[in-house]
Amino acid sequence: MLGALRRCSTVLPRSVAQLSSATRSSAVAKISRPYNPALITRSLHQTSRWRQQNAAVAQEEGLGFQSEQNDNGPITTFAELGKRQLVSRGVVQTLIKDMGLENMTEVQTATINQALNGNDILAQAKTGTGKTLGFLIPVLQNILKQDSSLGERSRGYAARRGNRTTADDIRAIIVSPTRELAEQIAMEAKRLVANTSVIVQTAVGGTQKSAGLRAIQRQGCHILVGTPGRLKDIFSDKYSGVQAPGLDALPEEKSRQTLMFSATVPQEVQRLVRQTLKPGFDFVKTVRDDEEPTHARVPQHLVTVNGLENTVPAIVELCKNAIADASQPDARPFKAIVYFNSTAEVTLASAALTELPVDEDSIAPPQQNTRSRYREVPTALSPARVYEIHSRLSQAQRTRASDNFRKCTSGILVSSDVTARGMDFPNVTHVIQVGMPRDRETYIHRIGRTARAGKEGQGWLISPMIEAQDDTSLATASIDMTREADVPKSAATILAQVAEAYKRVPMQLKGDAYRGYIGTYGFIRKKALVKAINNLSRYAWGMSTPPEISSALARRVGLTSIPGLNIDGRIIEGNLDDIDDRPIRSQDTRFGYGSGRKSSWSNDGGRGGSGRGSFGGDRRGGFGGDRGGDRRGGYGGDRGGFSRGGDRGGFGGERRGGFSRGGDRGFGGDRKFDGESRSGRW
DNA sequence: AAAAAAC
Repeated sequence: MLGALRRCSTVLPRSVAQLSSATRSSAVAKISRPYNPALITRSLHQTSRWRQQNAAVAQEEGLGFQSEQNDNGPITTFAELGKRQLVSRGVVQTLIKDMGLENMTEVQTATINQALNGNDILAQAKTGTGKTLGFLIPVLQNILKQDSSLGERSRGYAARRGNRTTADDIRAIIVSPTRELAEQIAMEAKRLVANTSVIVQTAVGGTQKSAGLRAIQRQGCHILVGTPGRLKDIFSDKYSGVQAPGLDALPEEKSRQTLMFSATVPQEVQRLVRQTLKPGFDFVKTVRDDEEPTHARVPQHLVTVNGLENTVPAIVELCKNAIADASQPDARPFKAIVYFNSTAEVTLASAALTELPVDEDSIAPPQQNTRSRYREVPTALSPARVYEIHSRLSQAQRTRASDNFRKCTSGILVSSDVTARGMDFPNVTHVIQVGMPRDRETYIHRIGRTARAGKEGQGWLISPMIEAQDDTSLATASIDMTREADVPKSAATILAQVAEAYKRVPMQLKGDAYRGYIGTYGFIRKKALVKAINNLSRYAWGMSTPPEISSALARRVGLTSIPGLNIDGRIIEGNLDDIDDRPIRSQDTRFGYGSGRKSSWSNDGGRGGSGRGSFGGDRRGGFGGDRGGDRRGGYGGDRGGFSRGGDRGGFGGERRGGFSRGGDRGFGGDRKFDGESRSGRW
């Protein structure tokens, strides 16, 4: 059951809104023509029925370029949507009065009218530009169109009983990749339907299924927002009483409208979308092919750390600097998300940051029973408080972390990729990514948690596996922690604080993180990996012997004879000194590295040695990896990304600025509604 | 083998 639904959601970066449209006429007229003087082309997908209903839209046919003042120009305000009777008055009032909105964003302008016409849409627009309302408004309006009695808010007993809808008449299903995003979308949907009788419900994992079903049965449901597993569970349960006729198993023969929205649409998703959306669907793309899909107003900084043991000190230094800056008059409070690639790293880092002693008593003994995620004890990062979120927490813990971070003025959310997509935490000033993100889409979505809705923000990438136009502002990043050395006092303080914090963190968490690294990098450059994580355990975590791994795990990842490993309590003999553990460099042009211009990476200085880099050797062709597909791989693929050498983008690209330090263009040019968007029929 | 996502 629900094969199509599951398949969609697995790959769908953001969300899918699906609307039953059984009443839609099959007679379809498609007209493609210029819409906006500056490049917008739109395809109209009108039914004759729709034209009868709305003369204004019908009139559009045959019209050429129009200015905004003209009734037939692009609709750029919510008031105009109401004036032209495209969206019901009550909903427009809600948007304007309750939600305080006036102007539509570019993606909203490009999608709402099309979706109201019944078109299937694939929409790509940058993060934080209002995609959610881009699909919620037409989904709601198309429901009201089918059933005008829902247009007003029902009152009294009958309304509370929800007798204007039932559990088996769900009109729209919205699929989200994470539970928190589903809740967020549902929240926005509930605000939008506040002055109608349309009922919004959620169906996500980690909650009591029976309670959710009861709510749907008692109050009814028109729009169901959920995550794949629970949606499938509910719809395949024939005793649930919950049904979405024409939708729930996404049967081939039923007519329905499908809307897909994301900030990124990789090739493989495009391929899949072609199978899922109706032929002739609209691809609304407000990001040009030759620009990066991140915001130009986000300066993006790269920090190469000397080893894994330098990452938490570098994070602490960065946060301390930013917290100090935030204490200036008129400065925004420091609010950051720190992304790690595994739950074990999230748990360990959040524990360490929570245990970070305040500057004055950095050598004070640990207080008893202080290790609580939400304690009030000041740390070196006060007033920012530390929150933790990932899938291995209970749903209650996840929800609490998410809500608390959303509400907080200053805070640090240590996170896995649960929050990478779609989450709208207000006023995030910094997105800090630790280690190379698994693919370029992940990088884009994570960084999109800041600089939303026109605000400013900055991005940081901290990894040992990078090199190029390094940001050198963090002293702790480049210190060789394996040797004695004189370091600046502030850096020394941080190293001492981090060491003390790690001392207070349970051994179990360090072992879990260590074993997690083995899983992550186990198939590449085994000796360099072991050297790197052994340095981490020794010089950051203060362990004289590395954490133990089981012989079963060692066998599974092919690491049975690497010197330095602690397998079942026995250290493998040998030494790793001749291992080259420098940051990776690859000449593999598939990933944009080098582009055949060896000089672009050969003169880094200071790191010594020669030959291939440590991580991302043989099989993966550089970090970013090409797991199973030659087009997806890595940074600096065909669209800029992290490429070096080429003239198109990524850091090091002379022409575009790339990862500039506060540069004007940075990594991706953002253009307001200046007509640079395109949409076309596919 | 690392995110996520149902019990």
